[in-house]
Amino acid sequence: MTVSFAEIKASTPMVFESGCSTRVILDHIMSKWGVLVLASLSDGTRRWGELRREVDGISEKMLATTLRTLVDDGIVHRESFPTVPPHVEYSLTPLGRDLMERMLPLIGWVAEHADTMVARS
Amino acid sequence: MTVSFAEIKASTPMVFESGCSTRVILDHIMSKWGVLVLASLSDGTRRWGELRREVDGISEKMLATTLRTLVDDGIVHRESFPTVPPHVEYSLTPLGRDLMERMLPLIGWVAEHADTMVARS
DNA sequence: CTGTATCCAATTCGATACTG
DNA sequence: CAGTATCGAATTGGATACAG
Repeated sequence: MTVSFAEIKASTPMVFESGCSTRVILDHIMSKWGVLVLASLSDGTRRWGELRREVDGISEKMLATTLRTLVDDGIVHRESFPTVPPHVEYSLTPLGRDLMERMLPLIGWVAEHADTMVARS
Repeated sequence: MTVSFAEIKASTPMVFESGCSTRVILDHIMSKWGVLVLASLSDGTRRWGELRREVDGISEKMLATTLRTLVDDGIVHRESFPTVPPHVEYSLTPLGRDLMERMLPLIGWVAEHADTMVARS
């Protein structure tokens, strides 16, 4: 049973309106770096430096911005340990794990088909 | 059965590399306007003007760019009828329908939870 | 109706340097 | 180690005008 977009719009009519909450959250989690950070975290807790290395090509600025946004949205949990040197861990919240259950099949599909699709152009 | 990101990476090791095909396609379909255009098309064939109205806030330039990209990727089919005035129809290809089967649950989830999430910040 | 072309504004982004 | 601050480059994006 697949839900149609028409049904989604019917239940939440504002979904398509510019600036609505759905659009805002969509932008956060579907952003260039948001997807990749979330994907990495879906495999388990990560430290700042691990994310920096694992998400190939991300700058410190973008990692910081992306993480702060996702933490504010309640998707990512940030836990800092008052040690010297500092130790900070990032992980998915229950909400974030729920989200990634829907996102991973999509990422998997893209990983499977991307080569064929790019070859076309 | 949910696939883990680790498994996805294992089967397609380049998934996380900057500039790889997966990243390119991910950027196309997860882009600000790409998601919305695809969502609209998932409900059926649309003409240029219909998309322009239905995707609230999109400019002609961005609609043109987004559509061309998705057509090139083989996700969207473009059919133009040689009439005066011109008549052009856009629809999902089989590949596109396959993709949207994975994307719609995600969009639905976001539509459901977005209000709570934004309220937090 | 379905676009394209151009120009300009806004935003994103990366590199670098620096701090607790 | 885990960030922040700043700056300039690059990209995106919108408005407008116009063409087939």
